[in-house]
Amino acid sequence: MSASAVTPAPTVGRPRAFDMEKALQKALEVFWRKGYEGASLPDLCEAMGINKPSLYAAFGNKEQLFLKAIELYENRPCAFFYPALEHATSYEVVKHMLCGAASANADPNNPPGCVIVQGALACSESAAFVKEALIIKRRAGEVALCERLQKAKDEGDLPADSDPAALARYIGAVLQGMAVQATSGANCAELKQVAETVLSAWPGKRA
Amino acid sequence: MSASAVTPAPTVGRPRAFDMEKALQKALEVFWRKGYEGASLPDLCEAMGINKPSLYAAFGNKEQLFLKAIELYENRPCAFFYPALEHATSYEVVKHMLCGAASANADPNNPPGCVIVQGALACSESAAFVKEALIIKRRAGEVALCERLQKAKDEGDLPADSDPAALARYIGAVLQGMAVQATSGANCAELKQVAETVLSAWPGKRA
DNA sequence: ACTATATTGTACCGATTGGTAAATATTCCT
DNA sequence: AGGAATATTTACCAATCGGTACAATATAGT
Repeated sequence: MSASAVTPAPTVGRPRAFDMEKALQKALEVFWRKGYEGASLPDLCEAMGINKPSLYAAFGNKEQLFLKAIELYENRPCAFFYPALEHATSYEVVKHMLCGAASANADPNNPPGCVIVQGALACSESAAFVKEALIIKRRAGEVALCERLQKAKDEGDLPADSDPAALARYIGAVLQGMAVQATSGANCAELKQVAETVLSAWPGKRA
Repeated sequence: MSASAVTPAPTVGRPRAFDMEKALQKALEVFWRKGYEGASLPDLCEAMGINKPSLYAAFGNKEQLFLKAIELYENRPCAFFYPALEHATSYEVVKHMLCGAASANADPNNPPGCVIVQGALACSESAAFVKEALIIKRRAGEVALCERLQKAKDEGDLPADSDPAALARYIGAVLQGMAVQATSGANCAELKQVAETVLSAWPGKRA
């Protein structure tokens, strides 16, 4: 919601010896690669360079750490998604989403795929809350895209008989499928081919 | 490879008190819903109606049980995939794959999604072998589809400038995305809309 | 009835899980 | 200099993880 987003920043007491955002970044990488359940506390602590009590003092618990990491993910590696909605035509919107996803999912500097897809897809009951949180985030993206496509339809960009909800679900499925492809080893060029295949048949007007 | 597929069937000793295939079916459901790592031995034993020593005696260990369960999955719930390749046109092939996936992924009698997609997507090192096995299975499907689409291209069903490998990867991504959508709660009708969206733009000749 | 073979249930194993108590260390404020 | 407040380290906790030893039980063949 607000500015520094991570801590109220205490003015008294022993100062924190690590950078919370850098540590969160490291935690994100672990969750990204191993999923919520596959990431153990020792895994996280080692990557973050801190001990468990520091982790708990700073982030609450594993679940809250994950949710914070997802927040960071949405603001950094996945930052292409919502801005893509601002483009002038549905074709440009979808193009930026798919190409952004291709770059992000197969970025050699990050784990493959998308943590919002693979962070907690099939898991035990103890991860139910996290799983639900990711489902909600995926749906939110789809709803936002749907609204943008509805606008495109209203503007005559998309044909009058098109179904924005179905198109948004279709693009959502392709994006999620690209994440799975990336975890299977697909590289950026291969994912861009998928994007291009979708775009070549897109029913909206070209840029 | 061969007939009874599960055990050499002993002729002496105390007879097994449970049906191996039924137990495997139950194990599959647990792995399907919770993933390889999220499914605990007690989870599996309770669903299978047996104790741990029986499980280990009959199936080896958790990893081998999972692989056996996947085998069963490919022969039952996912049995639509390879037969779909036999249809006369690429359009029919893809149609049967996508519609079969829509039905299978959102079948109310089974867990949502596809165990080959979500069984071990992001997990710890201890599941690396299983994860790799699933990657190989996903790729095998994609390769088979690619070969079928190459044949379609050779036959003039698909245009001369089409790229069978890219199309197969695209369909693979959609199939995997449909599995993610199903685990997020999408029903069969919604998944069929995704299938229909793909089919309406398919570059091959109609049936 | 007896033996060989295989499955069963119980009870256990060491390792790892997420999480914490308590003591120590470092800072700011008076 | 002396609190007050916070962070750090070490050591620990109960619960659960995958896996197994062992004794009891059930069958087929002799």
